[in-house]
Amino acid sequence: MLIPITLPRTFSFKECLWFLDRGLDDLMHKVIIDHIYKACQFGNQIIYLNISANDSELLIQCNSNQIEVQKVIQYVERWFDLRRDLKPFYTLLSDDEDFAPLATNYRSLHLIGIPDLFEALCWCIIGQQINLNFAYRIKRRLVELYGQSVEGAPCELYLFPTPEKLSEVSLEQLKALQLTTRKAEYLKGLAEAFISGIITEKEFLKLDEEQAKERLLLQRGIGPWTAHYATMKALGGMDCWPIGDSGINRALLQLKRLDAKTKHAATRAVFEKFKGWQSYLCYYLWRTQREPSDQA
DNA sequence: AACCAGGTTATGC
DNA sequence: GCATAACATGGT
Repeated sequence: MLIPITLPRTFSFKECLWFLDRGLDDLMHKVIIDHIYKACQFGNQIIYLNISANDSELLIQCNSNQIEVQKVIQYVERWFDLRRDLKPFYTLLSDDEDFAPLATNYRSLHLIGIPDLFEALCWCIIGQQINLNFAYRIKRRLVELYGQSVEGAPCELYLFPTPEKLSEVSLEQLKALQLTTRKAEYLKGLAEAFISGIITEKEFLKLDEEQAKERLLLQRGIGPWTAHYATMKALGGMDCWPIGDSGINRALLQLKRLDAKTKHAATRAVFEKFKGWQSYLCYYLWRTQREPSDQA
């Protein structure tokens, strides 16, 4: 089944391809010659999407005919933040001399999310305080071992392990992936929280983003950085900026030549001006840190 | 070889 | 409340 979506004028599929194909393969999606493949689950049906684009449309090929078209469209719209009008953001960027180039360099780059709260939170815990390549390696092993692979796809595609699955995995097995003891415990605890319904994606999607962050913070293993990151990537929060994030710090040091001493206050001051678009500022700052030449 | 990685919790003052 | 240590391993 082919589902075409008319694209907003300001949407760059090219930026999507670039972002999703940075050499940081976690088996959750694949980019092959301008096509994005991704596994996803609707009800108990597991399918994969093959997404490409022409000048005016996003083309979603779906390997099942018995799928609700609206669900697929909503999923993709959420993943790519497709319906966002970025004009106000570009106005804000242009008002700042140092940031103005971002609006032109990454024109029509929409915030690509992680359309699964459990995955997003696990990913944060895995990635806490280690370098990205290492973090991806751990995630990939986790997915390979405990995620469900999708049949019939033209490439290796997995669903992220379910909370139920991870709760059955022993601490030792998790530690064998080179997670610290504590991170292994956090993951188990998080899985339990999802199973018992303390955290559910459905409920958290309805929350105001500040409430969502507040409630995420109650969970062991989730600190401010993770609460912001996951709210941004999985819940569509627009004012998330993981405070103290090393990527943001690096980007701001470069762009604004911040004094390392007053960094924190200066960062706060910068973000103050972007209320309503703080997530996007953060995302674009990260984008500056991943130029093609930086790729691993 | 020290120091930093897309941090968080536990502990001590 | 705030500073500091511990966590475990990889990259530079």
